[in-house]
Amino acid sequence: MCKSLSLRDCRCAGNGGGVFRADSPSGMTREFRPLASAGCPSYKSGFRFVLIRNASMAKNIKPRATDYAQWYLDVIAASQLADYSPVKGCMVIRPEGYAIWEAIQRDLDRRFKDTGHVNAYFPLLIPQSFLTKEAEHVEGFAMECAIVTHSKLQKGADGKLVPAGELEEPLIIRPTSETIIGHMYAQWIQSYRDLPVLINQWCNVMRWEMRTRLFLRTAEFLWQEGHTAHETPEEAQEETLRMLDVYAAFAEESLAIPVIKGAKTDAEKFPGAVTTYCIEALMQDSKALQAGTSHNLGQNFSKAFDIKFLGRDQKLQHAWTTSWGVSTRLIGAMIMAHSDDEGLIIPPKVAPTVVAIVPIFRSPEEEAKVKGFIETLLVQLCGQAEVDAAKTRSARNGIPRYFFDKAANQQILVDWRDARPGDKQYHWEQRGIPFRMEVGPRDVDGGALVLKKRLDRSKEIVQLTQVAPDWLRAKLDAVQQEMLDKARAFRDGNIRAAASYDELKKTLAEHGGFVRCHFIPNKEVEAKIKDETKATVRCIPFDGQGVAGKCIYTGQETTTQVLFAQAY
RNA sequence: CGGGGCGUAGCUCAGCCUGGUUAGAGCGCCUGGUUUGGGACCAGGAAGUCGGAGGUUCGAAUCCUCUCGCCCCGACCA
Repeated sequence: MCKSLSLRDCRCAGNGGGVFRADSPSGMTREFRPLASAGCPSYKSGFRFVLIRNASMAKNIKPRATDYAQWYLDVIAASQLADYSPVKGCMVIRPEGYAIWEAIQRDLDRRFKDTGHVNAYFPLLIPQSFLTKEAEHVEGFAMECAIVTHSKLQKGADGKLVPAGELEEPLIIRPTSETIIGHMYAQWIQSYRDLPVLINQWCNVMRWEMRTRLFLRTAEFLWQEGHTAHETPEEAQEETLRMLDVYAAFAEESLAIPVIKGAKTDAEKFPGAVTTYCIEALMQDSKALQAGTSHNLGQNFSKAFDIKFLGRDQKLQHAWTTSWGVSTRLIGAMIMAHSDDEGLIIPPKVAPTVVAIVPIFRSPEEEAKVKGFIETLLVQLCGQAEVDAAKTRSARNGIPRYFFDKAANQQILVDWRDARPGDKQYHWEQRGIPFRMEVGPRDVDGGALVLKKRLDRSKEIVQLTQVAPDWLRAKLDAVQQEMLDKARAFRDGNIRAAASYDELKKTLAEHGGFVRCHFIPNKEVEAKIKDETKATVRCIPFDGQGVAGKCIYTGQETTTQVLFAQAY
């Protein structure tokens, strides 16, 4: 294939190792190398290139290099994770996206139970007065609360419905539940024998954000919030850090997103917390994303809500509380950490579908042949009982699905739709399914199948005799590990040191990513730096403290090192 | 909330400047046929209160006013 063309019609996006990437007007990115010898009839300008490969064949996804923000939205649209709602700032989480949230919930909930927590549910509506009890808390959330002021609609003079039945006290829709939970804990906790209280809730919250972005920042979002009360400050601190560790382990093991654990500066901490800890992740565009937070609330909320208990010393004292949460934002993190120009890539541990089987046949005879082979394949992977059970299930979109792991809700599907195999390949590739299996007459004859790996788009021929649950599990685990390694290498390659403020500015401007430096946290200084660089202190990382150095801003001696980055 | 851009079929958009039959195209969707190992082709078909409201006009997708929404940038934030 000697396709040569003029780059006149393309915008050259970069050049590395003699390979040119170009964005064509149709939004497709292609890679070219210069053509050495002339003689092609379509010669137009002084340059000619040979098409090496289409770096992006995705018709409906803008390449990351062209427009990262649009790429993110295109990936969500193409993989049908979410859709816009008629209400500004809200999103509809579609089945494909919700299944990922369910996988996150299932995994995290197990980890919460393993650390002794129980689930409960507190209501959506909170008396407005509750919010005002903790001074910093009001200040932090007052600006983004949705308020319920009326209890009904009535027909007005012009026949149109108008709000009526004004409430005596307005209710706010929870932006978080510290206040109402504090109120309840005050009633439930009387004695040190009632402690610790270790409750979590899975729910929705609402923060009336100015600017929203699917998954990353929506007005309403789903999350979990853990709220605990303890007898001593040491226990509370231990709990705060324990849950931060749970989040970090979850992010790395299940989402394959390496994170940096650390503390927030006072400027960045949760309104009402004594100390906020966080896990920070790095996205492919070199911007940081806070993926989870854990707060030591000290006695701030127990004093505001009067959570008192009679201690072992017979004295009445305030409890020590914590709270911690992660949200559907994690899905945004997952997308931005792993996906590519072809579309979504889901880490196997949270993938609702782990394999998509694409049958290939021309005639009814070939179809029967391929069908029999696929059934054998499915029996080997999912068991005879599951294959039989699947026959009695309704198949969504006419696509039968088989449980590979029922407890983890992981399925294998067979795409029998009346479409061309190529279409099906792109279809499942865009949706980030970890593996695809291609089964055609040639494969059946050879007792094999073609296994295609989403992560690197590689393919290999696998003998049917090799195929077994453990084999697939090992394949999935290997991909999971590879994704984590890849993300970690990217993250590590994007942590740079700066010894001066000028160096910080330069590094942020040239590379983005995390910049580590000695710094004495200070609200005014941080605001100024943010103003000048758009970067904030993401955290005071646990690793690497205690080494003396000079604060990049004030020049004063300090042993505190922080990570700066532009963030979502 | 400030600045910029955009709202016409499910999606991407043309038409608007200069108002005038029945509002178009590509993709997608449906039907039939030929096809099928990385995005097929032919034929036929369904689909739009031109974001909404008001105004100007004999007549508005087109001009004017207001309004709503989306995207990008800033301030705010998990």
